[in-house]
Amino acid sequence: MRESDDGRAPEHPDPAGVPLQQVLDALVDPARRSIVRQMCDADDARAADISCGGFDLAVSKSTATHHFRVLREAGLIRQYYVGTSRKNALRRAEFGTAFPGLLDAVVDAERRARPECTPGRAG
Amino acid sequence: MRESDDGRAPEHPDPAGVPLQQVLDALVDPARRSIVRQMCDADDARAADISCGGFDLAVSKSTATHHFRVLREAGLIRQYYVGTSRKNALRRAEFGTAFPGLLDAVVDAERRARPECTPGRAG
DNA sequence: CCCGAAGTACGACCGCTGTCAAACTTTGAT
DNA sequence: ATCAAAGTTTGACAGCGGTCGTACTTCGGG
Repeated sequence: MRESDDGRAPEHPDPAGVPLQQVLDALVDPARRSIVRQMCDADDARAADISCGGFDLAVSKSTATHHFRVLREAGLIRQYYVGTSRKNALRRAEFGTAFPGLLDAVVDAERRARPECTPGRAG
Repeated sequence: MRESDDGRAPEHPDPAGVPLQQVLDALVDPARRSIVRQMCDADDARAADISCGGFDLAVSKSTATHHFRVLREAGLIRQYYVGTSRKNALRRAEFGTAFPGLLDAVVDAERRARPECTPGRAG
C-alpha cells in the first residue's frame, strides 16, 4: 500500500491561475458545496483526509467522480491515492491566497444555513 | 417625473431570507457579475445610481431585464423608477449583513482579474 | 394627441451540465 | 489465480437557464 502513487497522480493546477468563473462554476453546485463543507469541517477538527467514498453524498459513484474532478481543476482540493482509495484534502491556504475570503464566505454562509454537520452521519 | 413610483415598484426580498444557492446562482453568470462590478465601482466613486441602459452589456434589452430581475430577487440590488427609466442601486450593507464577505470576495477577485474599469467606457 | 424612449413579458431555441448505467482498471486480500 | 472493493471513463439522456425577437406597457415631450 504505497502512499501518493506517482504514476496515477491527477493534475493539480495552481489556484492563482484558475479563472474566477471556473471557481464559481465549481462552488455553485450544491453537491460540490456539500463536499467542500464536509472537508472544511474535517479540516477544522484536524481529522484525517476523507476518501471519495467517505462523503455523505446522494449521487452515484460516477457523478461523484465528476464532482471531485471539477473541484480539483478549480484548485479547491488535492487528491492522492492510498491503495485503491483516493484521499481528498482542501487546499485552504493556496486557494485563500488566490481568492481571499471567498471560500470562508461561502462555507460560513453554508454553515449558517445548515448548522447540522452532515445529515445522516455523526460528527 | 416622480421618483420611486409606488405603483410599479418591484419586489425586494430581505437578503437575509434568500438561500445561498440563489445568491450563487445570481453571481455565477459573467454578465450579472459585470453588472454588480460596475455598480460597485460607481458606489465606491459615490456616483449616481445607474439606469438599466447605462450599463456596458453585450446582450439584448430583454436579456438585460432578465439579469436585473435575478439580481434583484437575490437581494443584491434595489430598483426604482425615475420617469421611464429604472435606476439600480447595490444593496451593499443589507446584503453584507446576510452574507458577510461574500460580495467583497467576488468583486475583489473580479477586479484582480480585470483591472480595467469598464471596457468601452471611460472611468 | 401622438410618437419615441425605456423596460417588461412572453415564447421559442439551444447549449451546457448534472445525472446515471455499464464496462473497465487498479489494488489488495484470500 | 481469483475475487471484491474503489474509482474512472464513456455514452446517453433530461432539464435548466441564457439568449433573442416580438409584442406590449408606461412615461414624457412636442
